[in-house]
Amino acid sequence: MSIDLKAALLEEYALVARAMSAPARLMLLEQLAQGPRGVEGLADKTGLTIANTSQHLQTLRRAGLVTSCRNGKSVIYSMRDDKTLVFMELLRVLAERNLAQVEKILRQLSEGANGLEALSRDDLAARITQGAVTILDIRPADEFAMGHIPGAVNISLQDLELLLPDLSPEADIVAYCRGPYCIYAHQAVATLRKHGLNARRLDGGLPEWRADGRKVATA
Amino acid sequence: MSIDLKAALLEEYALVARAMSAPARLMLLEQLAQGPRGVEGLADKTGLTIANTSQHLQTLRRAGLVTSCRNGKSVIYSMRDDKTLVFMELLRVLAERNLAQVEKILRQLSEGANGLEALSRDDLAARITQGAVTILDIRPADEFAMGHIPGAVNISLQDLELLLPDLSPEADIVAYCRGPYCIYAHQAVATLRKHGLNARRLDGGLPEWRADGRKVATA
DNA sequence: CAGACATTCAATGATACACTTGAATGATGT
DNA sequence: ACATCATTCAAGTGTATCATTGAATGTCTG
Repeated sequence: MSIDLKAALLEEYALVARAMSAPARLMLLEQLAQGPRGVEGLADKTGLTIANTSQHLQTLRRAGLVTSCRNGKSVIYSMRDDKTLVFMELLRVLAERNLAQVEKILRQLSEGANGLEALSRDDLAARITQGAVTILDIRPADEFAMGHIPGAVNISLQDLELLLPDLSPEADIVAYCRGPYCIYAHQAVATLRKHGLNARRLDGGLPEWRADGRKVATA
Repeated sequence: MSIDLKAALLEEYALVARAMSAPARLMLLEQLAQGPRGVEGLADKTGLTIANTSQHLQTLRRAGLVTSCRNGKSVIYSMRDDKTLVFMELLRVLAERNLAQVEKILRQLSEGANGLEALSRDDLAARITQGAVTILDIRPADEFAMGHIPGAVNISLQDLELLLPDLSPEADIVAYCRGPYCIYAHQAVATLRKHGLNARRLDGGLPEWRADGRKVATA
């Protein structure tokens, strides 16, 4: 009897872990960390089919990581709370700490930004009050619209090259994107530095900035 | 290309989560949280076959959650670091926070200890210095021998009834076991309270006590 | 160096999961 | 009430995982 209880408990714990054990669901969670969205929107963003997206979302809901509510015809999913974000962060730390594989991948991403550490959010906040820092938000326009760091300029990776002439080598540039799972900012910094600009990556993305309780601009 | 990198990254993160998504591996991790052990010992403790245990352990090692080193003929596995413990704790919090299922199971375990909260480790430490607290370690003798809270008395669930006559209703009793995933202490407290004794469960088990940096006695 | 032992590897069958396709549900708005 | 739309369900297929069995590996001991 108590054996059964123990097994049932472990099964429940495993359920939560299993919910995060599929890359597709991690993508969905990352997307939901940007803000609530409907099924179709999530499917577009992640490139999954609608039915598949719905199925994964239900797995996440069963694990208690996301909640859903109806809004008109569509069902809006959103992250349940910040605990999920913390869990993802810890998962990332474990993976990067433990797996040489990840380090290798990240090194490839950071080529051109050799050994430059990410700027902490505290530091960025300080520099903002001092003025004289250019903040680049490397995310799709719709995600930028749902919330961004005050004063940030929205620019896609594709259009980044167009912006290069406007940036002076003396300018202090900080780039961010969706968060730790997102590689846009990595790539943007690599591009910028390749062109001799003084660019650094922000530690964490908008969800982390928001979770810190900092001000978020909407447009 | 960058799509591939992103996919590879997510795959690595998912690998770590997947490592914790099997009840058998959670059992192994809980066991390893008590202290290092060989494959055969782990197989005995968990009831898995040797080969199966070995296979799960390699999954955990690939995810970087455990390390192994050879000692004579046998291979000793141990938890890689406290980060794994923190991750498990967070997994537990998420599961218990989110799943009504878990709450129901835990309620079944705690019947008889109605609504009595677990005693914090800080509180226990304070009471120890004041003396006048009976600490029961509800784990197998060999795990007790590998480390236990100073002053604790080792008693199995089976033998607990034999100890009842020696305990006075005025005594302040605190029971602990392997940790949050373990239900021994829950059951012990239920039994004790059913007999009118003043028993409470410690929050966390020996691994958490040790991770706090507190003194651990060995036999 | 050979035997003994603990662990790991390899192959099998059973189960579960991811993704696709097509149909069913259920709320909305005319 | 009916048509419409987004979402969900259900069935099917291919792949991955788990547990078991028996063999192979690698390390100590005589």
